[in-house]
Amino acid sequence: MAAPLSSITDILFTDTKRTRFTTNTNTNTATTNSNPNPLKPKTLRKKFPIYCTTSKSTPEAASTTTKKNPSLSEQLTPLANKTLSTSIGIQPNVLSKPKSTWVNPTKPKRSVLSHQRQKRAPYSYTPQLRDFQLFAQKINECGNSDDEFSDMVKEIPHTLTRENALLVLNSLKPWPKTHMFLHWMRTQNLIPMETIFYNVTMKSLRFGRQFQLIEELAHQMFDDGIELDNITYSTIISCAKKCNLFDKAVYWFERMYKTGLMPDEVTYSAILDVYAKLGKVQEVINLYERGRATGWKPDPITFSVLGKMFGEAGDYDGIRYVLQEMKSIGVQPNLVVYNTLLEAMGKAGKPGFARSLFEEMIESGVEPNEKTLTAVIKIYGKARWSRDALELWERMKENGWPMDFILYNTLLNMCADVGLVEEAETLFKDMKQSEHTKPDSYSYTAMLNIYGSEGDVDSAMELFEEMSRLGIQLNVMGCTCLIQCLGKAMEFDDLVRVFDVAIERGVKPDDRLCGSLLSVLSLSQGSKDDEEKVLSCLRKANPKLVAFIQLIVDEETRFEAVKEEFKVIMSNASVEVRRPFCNCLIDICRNKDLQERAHELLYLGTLFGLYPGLHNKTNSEWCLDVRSLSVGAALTALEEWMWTLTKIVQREEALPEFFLAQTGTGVHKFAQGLNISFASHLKKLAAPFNPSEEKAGCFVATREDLIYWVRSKFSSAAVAT
DNA sequence: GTAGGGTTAG
Repeated sequence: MAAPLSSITDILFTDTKRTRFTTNTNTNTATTNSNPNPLKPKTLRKKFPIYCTTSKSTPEAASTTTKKNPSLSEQLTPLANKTLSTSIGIQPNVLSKPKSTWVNPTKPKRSVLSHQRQKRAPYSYTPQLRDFQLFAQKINECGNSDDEFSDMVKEIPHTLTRENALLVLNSLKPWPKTHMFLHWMRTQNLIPMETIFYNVTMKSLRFGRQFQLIEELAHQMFDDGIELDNITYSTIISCAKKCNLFDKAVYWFERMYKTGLMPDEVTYSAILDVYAKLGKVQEVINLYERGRATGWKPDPITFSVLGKMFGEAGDYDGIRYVLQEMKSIGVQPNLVVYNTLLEAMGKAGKPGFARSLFEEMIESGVEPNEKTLTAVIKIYGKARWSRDALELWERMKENGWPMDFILYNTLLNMCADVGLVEEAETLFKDMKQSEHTKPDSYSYTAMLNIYGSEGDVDSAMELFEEMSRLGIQLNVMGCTCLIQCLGKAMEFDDLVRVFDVAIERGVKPDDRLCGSLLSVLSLSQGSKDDEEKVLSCLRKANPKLVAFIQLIVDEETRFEAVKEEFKVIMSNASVEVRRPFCNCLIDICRNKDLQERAHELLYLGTLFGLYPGLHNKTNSEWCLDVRSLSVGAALTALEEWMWTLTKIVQREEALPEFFLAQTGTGVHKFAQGLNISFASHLKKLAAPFNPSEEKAGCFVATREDLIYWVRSKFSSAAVAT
């Protein structure tokens, strides 16, 4: 055996002269809205200055810059100072681009992986094949107790040889049998124990996710002096990975180095995947580039690992880097690589590039499978690219490309995303008539989503009854869609019935369902009776939220109290519902003519970072972007803006040339109307904004318009008094 | 599942 190497960490630390990369692996600041830990403003005026600050930072953003302990990634960073990236200028965005690369030509870099895969010793089948197959089958069928096994194993048909031992181990399916047989072989001492026996057994144990037993076997091998090879280690590592024991995977990888065994590319890519799944992007890049620098030509599986990792990180540059690396090394992507990269493009939010990649894949002669099509359909749906989605669907049918259950449901979801009702109905019918792809709870949910968004209460309720009849579980999302639909249709009795049935059947209300009830509440204008019906549901789902509503609709409640409770409510709500919650609460207040409270809530929402980018300023243009606001919130924001602009005009402060209010046009077929309400409110305020001729969903005003409007408003006010 | 590594929904 070779002289023991130092650990991989030690190896990676050698010869470091300069840091090539910076570690800022986590540029994703999704935490902006989480854990509101608000500032305590020194003074609170009755008017809340939402637009007066140009700072983009939110209180939370300021408070979440805690320093983490140095990660392994930070420790490993220096190793990558002199690698031979073959890419032409594309680097994953986790990397900074170094200006120079230091290379010491006299000191070749120590290899981190063997370029030769471990050779497999061929073994021939036993002449007593049939007898041993029957023997293994009998063991497979007997009980799992030691006694039963002992009885069965006595019936071994011939002398145990290496070949027939392997045959039996390979034929034993349930892991306890493989495990017992190996143990039996070891204690009987009929033939010398070999690595391959352990490897085969470990593989069986991996199927059963028996990491602990695998580890015991590995220790036994050490004790008995049986060599652990690359196959042993890669099996141990992949089992640890399968059991989510990533620290164990890393431990065994390091242990391999310490015993002097060099990983081959199978083990190496297995450990790359471990680091990737741990989100340790920098380590993966370091290990990859270190391997490349020593002449390794990675195979498609490695690129699939890298592609998946960059997809999870939403790192588009990383994905391009993978494609570029493959191209320059001359590795042709296979089906799995394409599928992984397509999925990654979707996660990185690049539908256009996903489409090009998909076409490139077809052109290169790689036939798409179900996973490919699922990925692409999903991307088109999320992007609301109905034309592309429909075209692809046609091609799928024309070419007879494979369909499976997941693809069916993905198609249904896509229909919901882009608003294709009839197409969804056809698909749903197809599924019902099929043998193997019968609609399940999620297929029904997709249909409920479609009917719900369309406001087709009758069809939605018909589905609801059908689900009850067929015993298909209503899940929380289906329930949310139904509630939304019934609420919009003002069918409050059915709404309560559906809610109660759902709870009875075990649906656990989540924040989205509460948000849905909240939005229904904001719609139940006028009728105290209806309002109480919705509140009764909401009280069961989130009593604190109901208490908060009662607090804010009481005009006597002081702002400070609202602020404190607002903080509690939003902290307890999941990030994705915080803005919708705030939107609904504003709507509820406006419906009750509590305009001042609505303005307070908008202020609090802004303070807590729920409306980033609501107001954008450049030198030439100020823009109010209300696309993520509800109608009530958008109108409140508009009033607030006009008030602020009025002040600025009166103070004769600097103003840009143009003003822009952006409502969007409601790309989603089911979500339109904000621009219409907004336009009518502009009219009501007699504000000088007009629909933009160039850009739909935008209202524009010039500085002159605005100044004129302010002056005339105040001169007429003066006349009136 | 040929002793080892990579890809699908909500």
